[in-house]
Amino acid sequence: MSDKPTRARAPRNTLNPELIVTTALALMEAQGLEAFSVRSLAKELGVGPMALYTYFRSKDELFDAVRDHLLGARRLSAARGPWQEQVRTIATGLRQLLLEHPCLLRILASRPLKGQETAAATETLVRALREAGFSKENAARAHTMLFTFVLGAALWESQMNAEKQDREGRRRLRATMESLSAADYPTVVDLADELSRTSGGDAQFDFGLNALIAGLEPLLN
Amino acid sequence: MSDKPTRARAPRNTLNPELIVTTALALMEAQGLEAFSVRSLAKELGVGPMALYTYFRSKDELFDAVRDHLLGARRLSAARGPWQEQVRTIATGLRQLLLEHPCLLRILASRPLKGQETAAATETLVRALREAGFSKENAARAHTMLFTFVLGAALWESQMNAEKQDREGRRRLRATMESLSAADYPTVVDLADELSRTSGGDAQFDFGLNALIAGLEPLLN
DNA sequence: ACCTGAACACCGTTCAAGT
DNA sequence: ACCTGAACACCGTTCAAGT
Repeated sequence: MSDKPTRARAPRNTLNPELIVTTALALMEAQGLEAFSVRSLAKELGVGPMALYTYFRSKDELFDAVRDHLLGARRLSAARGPWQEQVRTIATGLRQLLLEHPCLLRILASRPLKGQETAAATETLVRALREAGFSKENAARAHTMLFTFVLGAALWESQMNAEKQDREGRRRLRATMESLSAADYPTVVDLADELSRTSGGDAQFDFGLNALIAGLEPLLN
Repeated sequence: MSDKPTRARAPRNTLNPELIVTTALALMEAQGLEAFSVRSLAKELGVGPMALYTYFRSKDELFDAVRDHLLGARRLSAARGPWQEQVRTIATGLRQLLLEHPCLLRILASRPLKGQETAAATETLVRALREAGFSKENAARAHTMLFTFVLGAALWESQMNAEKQDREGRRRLRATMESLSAADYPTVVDLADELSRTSGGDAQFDFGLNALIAGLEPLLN
């Protein structure tokens, strides 16, 4: 008679940090970071919402754990070689990781990094720069510039791709371009196609990365 | 006798788009974008939450309006001059705007831009590049690279600055650096000071911007 | 046209309590 | 130690209704 939709009490040790993190990640990938909630995660795991607080003190701490999980899973450091190659390998790898996991991108874009999560990649990159002859200061600056460039490029690409996913978004983008007056913005109108193509893609990323690397080379003299 | 805390009915035309947008902006600046809510905005304006839906179809549309308001308020385009100067002026101006308005930064980092909001700045920049001799394709790519670089750099800087605001955040950052094993990450440990200084600041931004500009110059031959 | 309250279907998190 | 339900103080938005 008691067909009240009440869950059976979950047995002890149903949960553990890994299970929570991987399930959270799966939910985030499936429905987007904004749709993710502690309560939906608890439901997916078959426990009450408060069960999770034994393992994580807050939702933010859970985000950090998901981020560290993703950053730790992939080796971003590269084989030895000229510094330009090391830069290219690490930057490309990071971009790939971020595009494969939009939720990681959004977490990085909303919370600070403490540093140890990416220490291996930083070590490879910064060592390559130092061995190539960059000063301590320039090596550190180049490293951070690289990172912020990849972050911004991937963030923009991911956002614009999402907008282009549905036909309504594509319509909005096209409508905006067509609404621009050729009298006020002649060059923008002339470059409409080219500008729209630069909102993402490997070619755009490589263009930026190459310019950045080329711009660092003079610092070696 | 009816001292129930009930608001007087707001007179007609208490609201208008500008008032809503500027009040929303003030709230976002005061308490942060994440703390901002439609309900808190309504309370601040002395109306019921639903009154706002006469002017904006959703919270997202309100975000877009705040973004457009901020982008429209500042002239980002520059006086004529060599393309390197134009690039520098526009990039620096955009960074400044983003750092002054962290909520604008967060909106840009979470929603796509349609384009007309920044058309004036884009026009100036892209025209300068075309007149300097860049191809259509390269001018467009350079423009977007610049934009994504500024976005990433400002986003990171703003986030790390926030973390450094409270002593707890500073402690976390320091603790992480000190926890890194010098055996595993010798170069990172050696560059700890330099790396920590690159998390923001004018010098770091100029370093990146200069490298970027220098990296574009070879494309003119 | 412009503003209203009530209601719906959610949130994250605190607290005291069960096992 | 690990999981629970109830409760608190919120959300954004729909709906039908007032003026």
